Amino acid sequence: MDGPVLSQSCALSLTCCADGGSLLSTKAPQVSGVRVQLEMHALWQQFDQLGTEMIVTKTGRRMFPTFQVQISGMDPTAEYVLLMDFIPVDDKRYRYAFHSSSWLVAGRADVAAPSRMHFHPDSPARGAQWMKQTVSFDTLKLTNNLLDDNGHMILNSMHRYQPRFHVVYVDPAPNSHLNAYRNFSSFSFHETRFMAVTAYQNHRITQLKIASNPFAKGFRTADPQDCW
Amino acid sequence: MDGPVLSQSCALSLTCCADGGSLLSTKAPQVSGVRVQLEMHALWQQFDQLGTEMIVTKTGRRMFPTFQVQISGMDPTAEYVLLMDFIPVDDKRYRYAFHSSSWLVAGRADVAAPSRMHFHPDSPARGAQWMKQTVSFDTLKLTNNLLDDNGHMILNSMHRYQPRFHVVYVDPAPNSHLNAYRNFSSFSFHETRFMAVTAYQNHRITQLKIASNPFAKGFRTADPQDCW
DNA sequence: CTCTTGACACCTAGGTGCGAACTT
DNA sequence: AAGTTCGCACCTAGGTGTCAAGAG
Repeated sequence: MDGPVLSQSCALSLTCCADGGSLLSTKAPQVSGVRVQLEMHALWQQFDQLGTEMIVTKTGRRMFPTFQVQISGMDPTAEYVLLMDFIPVDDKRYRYAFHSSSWLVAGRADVAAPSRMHFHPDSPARGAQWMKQTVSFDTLKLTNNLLDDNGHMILNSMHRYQPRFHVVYVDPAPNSHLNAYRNFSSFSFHETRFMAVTAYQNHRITQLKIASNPFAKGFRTADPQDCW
Repeated sequence: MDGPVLSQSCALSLTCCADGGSLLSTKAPQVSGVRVQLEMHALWQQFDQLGTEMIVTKTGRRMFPTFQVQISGMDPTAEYVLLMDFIPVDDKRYRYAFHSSSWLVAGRADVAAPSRMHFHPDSPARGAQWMKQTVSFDTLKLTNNLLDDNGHMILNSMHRYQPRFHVVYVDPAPNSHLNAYRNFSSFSFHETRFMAVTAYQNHRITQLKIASNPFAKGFRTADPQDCW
């Protein structure tokens, strides 16, 4: 497991567990009480049940659904940096079997793509600012270009990833780097896992994207099957 | 006169004069050396020669040309807030005489609109960040709605205004507010003055807007008179 | 009469999946 | 055969001046 696993209904209690128990005392008070709730979790779960796929392109592609969270429990006056990264779910490469409509292991993972952090563009900001409205990572883009210099997140196609969200308290104290491990808290939502692809494999994923992403409205039909 | 008057070719030397002479020593070193250069000054001057008009609407309208500046002389590591405001050029209300194609005084100014400051959305940021590229106020909007709650700049139609630009050093020292007057520097560019209007009065202004604003391309003709 | 408002056609800017062409 | 790339039509989102209608 890569960090705490959260699901829709119990997100708050489980994020609590991330720093809970005997470990609580090792975290700074500015982050120990932070709670994070995933927005659009119903949509995320709908995708997750089919096996979420995210397109990666050379120039960079947005995620859909967008990763958005509601935050509580920050120190309103303290300064925080918010960021995301993506970690491989396993060390496997996959391929899609159309005849059985399922993903099969196709060998060991390719060499790992350069690991990057995506800082939320409003960083740094005070807790009060982050908490007063949904925090959206809608400008984050995924690419399969190993040489990307636009600051996009580099992923290997046909590999599975788990998005991670990090809350970092900007400690004004001198030598605060010595306590760096105390000043951040990380959150993972199981239903946001996805397969990186250059073209959609599962036709039902395509249909759900078309049905739910406003920018794909041009591909919608009057067919009531839209909702599938 | 409302602050230093700057024109195209001597912007640097004249902004220098803003804090120049015996007053120089009264400003904090973080702002005393700041220099500001107006971008697109050739276009601004073209408008100014005709008598610039800016549309104000209930929902808010962007300025065109956009107010953009190139900054130098900041302390790269110091933190600054950048902001704009608009001050009445005089206490007069105007009307446009179509037969003579000129603006006439139409009495005393209306009651002053609520005076607001527009903070550049990237504020606060370090000097190095502000200086490394053009600072643009393209999201700033003008409105004639006295009850506006979208944070737009409220102006009276048929009144003349002078945009002002302020550089404020964020002084980390305790009780820095006691020295607040030392920590900012203001800049006015004469060629950015304009008349606020709800509809364009001078037809040549309309034509120059159509010719130079990309969003008005739909109104361009193949006529070579475009450049007038 | 002067001035303001709002619906409108026409743009810019950029996010979609499609499907043919390309690569391996 | 499997996977990637790219131009495209079709959208969202929102910035233009126009013009007819409205307000005072």
